[in-house]
Amino acid sequence: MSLKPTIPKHEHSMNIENAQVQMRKGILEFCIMHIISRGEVYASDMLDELTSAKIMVVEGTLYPLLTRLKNSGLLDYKWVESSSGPPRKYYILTDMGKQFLEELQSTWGELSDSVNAIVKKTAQQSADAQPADDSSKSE
Amino acid sequence: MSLKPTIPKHEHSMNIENAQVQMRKGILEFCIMHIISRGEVYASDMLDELTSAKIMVVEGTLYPLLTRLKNSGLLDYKWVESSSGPPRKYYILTDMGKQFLEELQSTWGELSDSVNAIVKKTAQQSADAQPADDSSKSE
DNA sequence: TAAGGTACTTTGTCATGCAAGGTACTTGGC
DNA sequence: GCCAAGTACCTTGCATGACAAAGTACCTTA
Repeated sequence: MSLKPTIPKHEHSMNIENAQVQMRKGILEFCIMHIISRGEVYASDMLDELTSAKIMVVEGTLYPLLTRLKNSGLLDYKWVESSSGPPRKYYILTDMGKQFLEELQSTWGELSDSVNAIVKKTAQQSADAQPADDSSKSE
Repeated sequence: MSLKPTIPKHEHSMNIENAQVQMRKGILEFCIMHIISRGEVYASDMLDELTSAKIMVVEGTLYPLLTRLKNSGLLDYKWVESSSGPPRKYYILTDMGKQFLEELQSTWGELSDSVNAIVKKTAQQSADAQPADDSSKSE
């Protein structure tokens, strides 16, 4: 028992990276369904688009998510031969998926509004607390 | 082996509620730190504000989150006697917490922009695909 | 047939949201 | 004093899901 001196130890503390990861969670699903809604794409296409939109995502996250969406009947796919490698799964939204996307769209809009309202309220209160500051008038 | 007929079975399927919950994750932390940044508040204050901002959160989520933030040195608190019940923990941001909040603010801004860019691109492509539609011109 | 590239899959670990139940302090009725 | 009700904070246990890393499979080129 005197061996095993260095137990890895879970810190459970918060660092900025961790928090940024958290913030991205759940948004992914919405973005992916959006991309698929534009037409048939396969996973690497999605990775490219998300990466260029600065939304980080890796294979280990994307593939299981696509599988979950497929199993829930929101996506469908077909195999397509590739001229340069193994066949690809091209995804499309099902009718259910389209409806689901619309609901996610509303959720995103509302969430975004709610968060911005909180941010705005903070800014407003800062302005109140420091009237010497040259900020625009509160309403 | 013929017994144990009804294994509870984890569906792991996606429904809209589940997705909405996912979307809210990670945003919470940002909102909570924002609220605390406005001045000393205790947990019930936060619950009220978040609820009225339509951001659902419950005690079982909030208290552990506050504890994690405290343990990470981002928050501090002091006990204050209440005239109508048990004492309350009033939270404030530490200097580290203030810096952290600024970084979260950037992350939120960028994430929000990225998502909106994806949404916009979809809208634009729909307009292209259906020129008969009376949408505004694409750029 | 071996090497390298592309694409999809699986396993294991960890973080965390949350329901439910618990602790503790205060006030008011009896 | 004792008990019920209200308020506030805390803990346990389960389910979910992000992701690193390792695995499988197909295709091309040499």
